[in-house]
Amino acid sequence: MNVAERSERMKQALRDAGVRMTRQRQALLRVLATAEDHPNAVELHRRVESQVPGISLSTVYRTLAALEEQGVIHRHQFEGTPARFEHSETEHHDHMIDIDTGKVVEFCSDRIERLQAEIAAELGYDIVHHRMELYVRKKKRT
Amino acid sequence: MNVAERSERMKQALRDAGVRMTRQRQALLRVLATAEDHPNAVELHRRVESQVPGISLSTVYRTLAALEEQGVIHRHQFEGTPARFEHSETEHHDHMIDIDTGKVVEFCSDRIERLQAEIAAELGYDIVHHRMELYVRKKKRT
DNA sequence: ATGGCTGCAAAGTGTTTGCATAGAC
DNA sequence: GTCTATGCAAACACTTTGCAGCCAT
Repeated sequence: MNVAERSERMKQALRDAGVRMTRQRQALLRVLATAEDHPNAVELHRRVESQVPGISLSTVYRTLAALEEQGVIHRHQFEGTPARFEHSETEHHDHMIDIDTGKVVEFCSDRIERLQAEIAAELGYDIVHHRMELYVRKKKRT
Repeated sequence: MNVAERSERMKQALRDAGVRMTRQRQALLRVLATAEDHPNAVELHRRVESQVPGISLSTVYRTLAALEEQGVIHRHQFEGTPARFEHSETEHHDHMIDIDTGKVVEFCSDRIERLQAEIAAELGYDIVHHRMELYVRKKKRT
């Protein structure tokens, strides 16, 4: 899980797509490659600002849109919160959100994915993408 | 699936909760009870206006919030669209959204639900609610 | 050099809220 | 009569956009 490598791969993917490599973008890529959580645009802006003082929030938004378009990052729209982002070098997974703490846990189930595909197929559809979120609460031990 | 009955039951649930029954609310309840689709606030406002001319959009929003709080309706936040609503007398189900047409298909899988509960339980969580959306496209026959 | 990228401010979209009045109980 | 619900307009949170100058290529 080498962060520098990951950042480099993301950069390369963009260059290949003919996207210009500005200071702002390099910094945002680095922040995204490093992030272990699921930060939103404002939080990303905050983190990038230490590397590129004065970078504007619109640039962050614009760059995020571009990165999403290139498939380099994923955008998640959880309930009642601004959009959150994560680099897409992670394996595909879904999210469990602790409604008390806001903590996000990743998980993946091949069996569920298979069932989803089956259900769609039965109705004559192909799944382009899906979204599955479990809003959960710590089991109370009684 | 009697619409009048459904509307009546929703009304009763509200009265029991001590919510005042205004013309506006009765009309909105009627529209919601009748709706076969998943209308958003603006569309609901449009439909209610024929019964209560001059009703304001804020009233629709406020009433929807109240109805949701009472558990009488559900709010769905699909990707890139305003929130959509449906009365909660339907059985629990999830949604498949045709990304080309916007059409919403309902479906339900006990097996998936069971797997979800298992996964959450393994990590020490109870599911409070979940959200599963399949963004699909008609299979092309080649 | 040129055309995409940036910062700024302004606009946009969907939704919520403060206030004075109207109307359900 | 009381107190909640309404309509209006203004505020809100998040995100996008128009524009003039900047900078990667």
